Amino acid sequence: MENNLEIFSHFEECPVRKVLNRFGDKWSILVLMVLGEVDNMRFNKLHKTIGDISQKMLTVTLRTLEADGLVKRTIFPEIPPRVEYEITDRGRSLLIHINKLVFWADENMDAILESREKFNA
Amino acid sequence: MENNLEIFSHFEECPVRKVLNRFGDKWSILVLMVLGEVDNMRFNKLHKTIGDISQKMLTVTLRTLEADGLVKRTIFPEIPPRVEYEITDRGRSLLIHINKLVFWADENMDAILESREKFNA
DNA sequence: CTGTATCCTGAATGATACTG
DNA sequence: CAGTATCATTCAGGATACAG
Repeated sequence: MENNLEIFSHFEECPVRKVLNRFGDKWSILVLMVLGEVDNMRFNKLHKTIGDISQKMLTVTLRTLEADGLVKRTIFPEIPPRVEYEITDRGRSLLIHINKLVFWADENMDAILESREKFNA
Repeated sequence: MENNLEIFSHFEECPVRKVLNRFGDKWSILVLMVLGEVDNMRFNKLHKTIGDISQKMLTVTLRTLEADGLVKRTIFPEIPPRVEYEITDRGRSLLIHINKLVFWADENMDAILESREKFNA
């Protein structure tokens, strides 16, 4: 039962760390979830929907999601420019698991907060 | 379809952000996963298993997990002291979803990396 | 409108020394 | 062994200005 423990210490290969490193940032999951709620969304709408993300981080986050094939970016060569983002199938397949995690959190956050207060009392 | 979008901008209440804030740190999930692989584990064993976590962060992470009721801490009043950590049922219920996420990552990381290289080429 | 380019800050984390 | 206390560091992210 203990033999597979060493994978956790292999910083480069450890799959857990890969996920955490990739999606543990502040905005990736949130952006993905917003895009999961709509057919597509323009840059500015995303910006306003999330509210407190900076323009820079929205760009960075979207670029990374696009690079990873989780989001598709479509430029319409108009003036002023229009750019639409939509989640890909791969993105949706990830979102399924994310949603379950969020659902779990919804169900358990109250109990967790209660535990925490008791602990700090 | 677009009416529920505003929850994402409600920084305080947004469930997604709560999860991300709580578990988006560097070590919580990893520690939980290690404890999910064993019946229980002592502090030093955890330290060695993970390898590159500092003593301080291991303590902080374990305390937070304990406060949230995801990990149970048992002190054996011996000399030298022995402290054992074990995952709780609540912790396990979370771990189920984490594991699915990691499984997804295992299945998709290659494709993601391939996408990323194409994108950066 | 959809970005880029800089500079800058703070919070999370690490390093180190010390202790019951 | 299992921590705590301090100080140092880093880098993700924000603010701002500018541009096609």
